[in-house]
Amino acid sequence: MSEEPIHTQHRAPTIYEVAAKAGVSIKTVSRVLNREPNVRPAVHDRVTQAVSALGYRPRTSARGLAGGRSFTLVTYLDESLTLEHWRIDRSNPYVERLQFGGMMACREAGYHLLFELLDANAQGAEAAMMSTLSALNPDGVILTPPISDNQRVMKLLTRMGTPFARLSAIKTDIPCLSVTMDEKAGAFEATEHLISLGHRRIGFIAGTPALSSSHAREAGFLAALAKYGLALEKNYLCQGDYTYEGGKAAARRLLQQANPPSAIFAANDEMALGIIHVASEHGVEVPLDLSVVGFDDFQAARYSLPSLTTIRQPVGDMAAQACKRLIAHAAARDEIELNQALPVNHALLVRDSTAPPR
Amino acid sequence: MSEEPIHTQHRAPTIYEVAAKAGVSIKTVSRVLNREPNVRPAVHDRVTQAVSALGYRPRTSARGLAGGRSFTLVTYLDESLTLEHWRIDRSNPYVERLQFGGMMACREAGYHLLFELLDANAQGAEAAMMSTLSALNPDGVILTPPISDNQRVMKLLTRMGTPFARLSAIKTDIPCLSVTMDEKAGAFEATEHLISLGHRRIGFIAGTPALSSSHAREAGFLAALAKYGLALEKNYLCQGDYTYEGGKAAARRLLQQANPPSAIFAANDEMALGIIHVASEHGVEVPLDLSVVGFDDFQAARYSLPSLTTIRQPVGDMAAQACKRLIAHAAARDEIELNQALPVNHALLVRDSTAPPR
DNA sequence: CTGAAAGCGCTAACAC
DNA sequence: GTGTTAGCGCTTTCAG
Repeated sequence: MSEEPIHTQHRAPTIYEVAAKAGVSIKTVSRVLNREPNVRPAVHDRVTQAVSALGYRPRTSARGLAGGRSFTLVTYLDESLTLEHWRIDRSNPYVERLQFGGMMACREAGYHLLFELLDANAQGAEAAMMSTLSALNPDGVILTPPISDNQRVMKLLTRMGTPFARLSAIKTDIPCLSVTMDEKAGAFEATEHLISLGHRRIGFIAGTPALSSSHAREAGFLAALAKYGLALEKNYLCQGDYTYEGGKAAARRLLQQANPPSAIFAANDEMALGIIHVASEHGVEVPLDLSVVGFDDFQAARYSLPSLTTIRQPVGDMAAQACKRLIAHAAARDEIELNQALPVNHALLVRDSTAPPR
Repeated sequence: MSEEPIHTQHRAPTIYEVAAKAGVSIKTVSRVLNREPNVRPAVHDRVTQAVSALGYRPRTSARGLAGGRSFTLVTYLDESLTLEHWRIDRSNPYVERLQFGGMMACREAGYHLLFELLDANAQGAEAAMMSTLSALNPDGVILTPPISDNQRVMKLLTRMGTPFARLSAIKTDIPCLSVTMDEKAGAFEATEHLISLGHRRIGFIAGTPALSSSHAREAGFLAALAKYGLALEKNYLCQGDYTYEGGKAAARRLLQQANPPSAIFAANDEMALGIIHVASEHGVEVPLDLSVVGFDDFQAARYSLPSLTTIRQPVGDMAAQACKRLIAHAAARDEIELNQALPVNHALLVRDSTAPPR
């Protein structure tokens, strides 16, 4: 090591250096940094200049320790679901969109989004949560399915006084923020689209029963059939599991019947892609011989051949909204009401996998 | 608020409470927590028990402040690339795998992985980095392409003394950790596979020129042609941009030629999927009329029809390795050597998009 | 409007 | 082996 490095900036500046440079106390710097009132414009400017001249940024850990705010939001992901996704290297568009939508919202506010895996049904779930909560002391928590429907988790968070938002969850009495699209309505529209095309024999492939979305989507499907006076053919309702392979298996069951459906609505896109592949194996042409509708609008839905008609769930926007609310709540010291259900718009995207029946 | 909540645990315990319960000083608790030596087994046990009885976890921010370790790793993502991905809602398998591989490695060590967007070529890039570095004080940084090839960024990190790992980057003299597969060899094998199938007229679609991987893959392609004495037909080398649409455009140019190739190697999977779709439009059957090879093995490569032959780049493993090294380095107080290139294995995955020429 | 002092919960030097 | 004493860099009282 040479005695005189060319540019020994090295250590990041502290609030003391800023205060010295601006000729004020550290408290005044702190006031400016946190947009507190009671600082004369002239002083404010001097501080601002010192800050940018020094390239100063308050240390997150120091702020966290002193102020009780960590500038951090934690997202809980279902552990087994996530590990399984990872193990078989499935795409995870829900998490991907959540990650980016949330990151962008946090970024604007100087926040950071962390991800934690949680097995909410395990023995030690509470302890595991307490553990990460006390280590990270997040200003808010985002719950994803199926954790977003877990009562124990919500109660613990309530008891701890940690604000939280539930994504894609069903109704509850526990006061908190909920950001959820109307899954049933989406499924209804998807089915209605098929019916309006002239389909009468419509099959449905359900998703993972542990996820509330699957039930909501099935309910929407059935509601649409009922509204248009269509009977649900025997064996047209298949159990799936939201995976590509599960979709293929269900599609085989559906298509091998004596009187197969002319259209199938899958509770998510991945299964819908499975249907298309099975159809191809069976020499069934999509959409001429069989119409297929998915749900979620995951990215591969557009790459598929034919591209997939589907319902778009705006997970990125949902996450961004949740983050913004949680951050505003933390900034306002709990004075902003969090207990509400934020409206989320979905959309039917008609692409090439649906057409009138032959 | 009632005077007597049922269960007022609320505040997370501190090291003082653990120390009191175990009948030792806080320093001893700290020793146990940090696996430092000089603690008698009996004392160690008492502390451990107190810790788990109280459900204690040290506050990350307090440790960060006092110890200078933040237990945090920061990943820099290229800002424009990421925003563009997000804007057009492309899938981002590189980031997705990076995220999970990294997260799992960090999780084991009690670390957290944060993501930051950085425009490394912008005027204020240094300031922006300094800003996040001083705010977060990360124990290590992970650089992704194309930032991982940016000299300014590497120099700044070196000057700041922040350990960093470069992913999928080309060689450099700056001492640091590098985790990179042999892209050229991968491309060579992909091309060789086509040649061994009997193809002689092979086209190539390059990726985004700003990414070094594109050049390496092109070099591998050309090397394979050279080794087997195949001439590169005129107009068989197309510029692409690593996107699905770009792949389609390039594929059209390739297939509309008087003497089109019997096989095309695309520098990534997304473009390869574009080729398959264009072929279908043109009535060209894959793989009978045209073989297609991709690169990366992103998840949709398996959902495509036909499924895609490709080269797998194990980004998740690469990220995990980088995180582990960086964490070990931080834990060992810089005594572990970081300056090396970690070997990464790739693999040719032969699926349904390649076959002998007609 | 501004500043001085007192911690936040932990680790780092040093004593013992 | 173990405890004591200082801070780390900030926010929060509470004076002026």
